[in-house]
Amino acid sequence: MRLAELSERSGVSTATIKYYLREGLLAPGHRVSATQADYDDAHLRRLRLIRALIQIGRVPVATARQVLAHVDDESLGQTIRLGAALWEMPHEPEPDESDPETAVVRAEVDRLLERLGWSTARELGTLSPNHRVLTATMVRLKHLGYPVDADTLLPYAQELGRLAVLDLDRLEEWPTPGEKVEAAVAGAVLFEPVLLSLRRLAQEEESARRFGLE
Amino acid sequence: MRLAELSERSGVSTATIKYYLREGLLAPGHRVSATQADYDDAHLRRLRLIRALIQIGRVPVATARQVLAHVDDESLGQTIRLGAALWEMPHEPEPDESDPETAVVRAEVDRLLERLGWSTARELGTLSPNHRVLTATMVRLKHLGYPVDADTLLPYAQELGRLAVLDLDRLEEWPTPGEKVEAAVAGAVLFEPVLLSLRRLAQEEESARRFGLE
DNA sequence: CCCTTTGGAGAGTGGCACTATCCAAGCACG
DNA sequence: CGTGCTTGGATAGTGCCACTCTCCAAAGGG
Repeated sequence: MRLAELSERSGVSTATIKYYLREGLLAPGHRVSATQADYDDAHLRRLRLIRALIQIGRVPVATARQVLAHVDDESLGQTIRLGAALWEMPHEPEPDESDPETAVVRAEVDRLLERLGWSTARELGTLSPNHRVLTATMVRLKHLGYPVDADTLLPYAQELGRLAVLDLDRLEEWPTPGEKVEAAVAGAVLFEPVLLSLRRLAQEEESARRFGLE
Repeated sequence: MRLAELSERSGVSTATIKYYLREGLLAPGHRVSATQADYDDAHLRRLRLIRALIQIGRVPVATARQVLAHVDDESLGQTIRLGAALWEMPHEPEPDESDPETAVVRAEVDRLLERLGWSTARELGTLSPNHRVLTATMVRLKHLGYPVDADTLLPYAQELGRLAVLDLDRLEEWPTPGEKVEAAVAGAVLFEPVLLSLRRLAQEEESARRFGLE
């Protein structure tokens, strides 16, 4: 299909598609002549993933490019490839090492991981952006006056551990590694809003049970 | 304290504080003379909440103003006040009613709520932004080629229901309604990243268990 | 053959959180 | 009693970034 058709089928304007091509988010079409290129379903699919990343995941274009590069990198092992793609994902709050609270909170996080028995997470430590984001956010909460400790987080983490099992089960349904990675990225971006919505719905339900609707 | 001190203690520039004053996010200080105003700890606390909303929660300034207005509105009942504040929170993807998939997905959501026995959520229906966001996001996922049905979500929702109980328990620790609402808003903005980080850590752990680190 | 479409490239737009500049009116220090 | 600084307040401007407009030469194609 040609650019115009790709645009029509994806609902993305040709100007924007050209922009993504320029930014290296989308592979160029197969050149058919000096002024013509051909796009296929893979382009359409990738385009939708790009939109999901940028519009829903609010991932900056530059970051999206890195994520997608990992998605396409077939030289990586399964777990690394998956992790590498996800680790590029938004992890804005970086811990402020000059803040004395950071060390305190970091110790609290490690204590939590120990009690959970999450040995991998402890081995990876601050290598994992997730570990750093968790620490940084807890520091922020503390400064805001809402300290969170390992005791509080433990039951949450245990619940989320159960969720992770479901996540990985779902991921394993995809046959090829490429599809697995893509599904993981899409899941990180699109499934998280689903979870947060469900959580808020659950909160509404629980709140109504306790206080009634008034 | 004066504007300069408020700025210094909060780490927010005076220019930005003036901007928040102008936008009505922050109540004006107590005027002490034509060119002097006094700020107290309440201002400092509110300022931190504003920063959390805008910087971490990425809540647009206009939305933050509405959220904070509800936080301050003491005429509302407890649950409504809490809900009203949270319902103003980011709920970007609105369902595209012209899309035939929307109706299909909406039915799927209702089926899910029925099986969960969440009667409040069903009664509120699309009145709740959370219901609409859930629907809209599921439509997006479907278009991306990752359909999610009630069967898949059911176990997730049940886990999140358990999380909601923990959430409400935590909330009840705050003595006054005002603090409860503020804690709820702060929790929505700051606790969600904590949960998502924990979920990703849990995924790393589970992934490593299944595939090893390579 | 001529009007439309194509891919490509650079400059421009719009939204939005923030910020630099001004200004007049105190305050503070010599 | 100045005089230089600071204050709160208003206005216009900045920077960022995703996107879009405009223009171009070279095909298509009816």
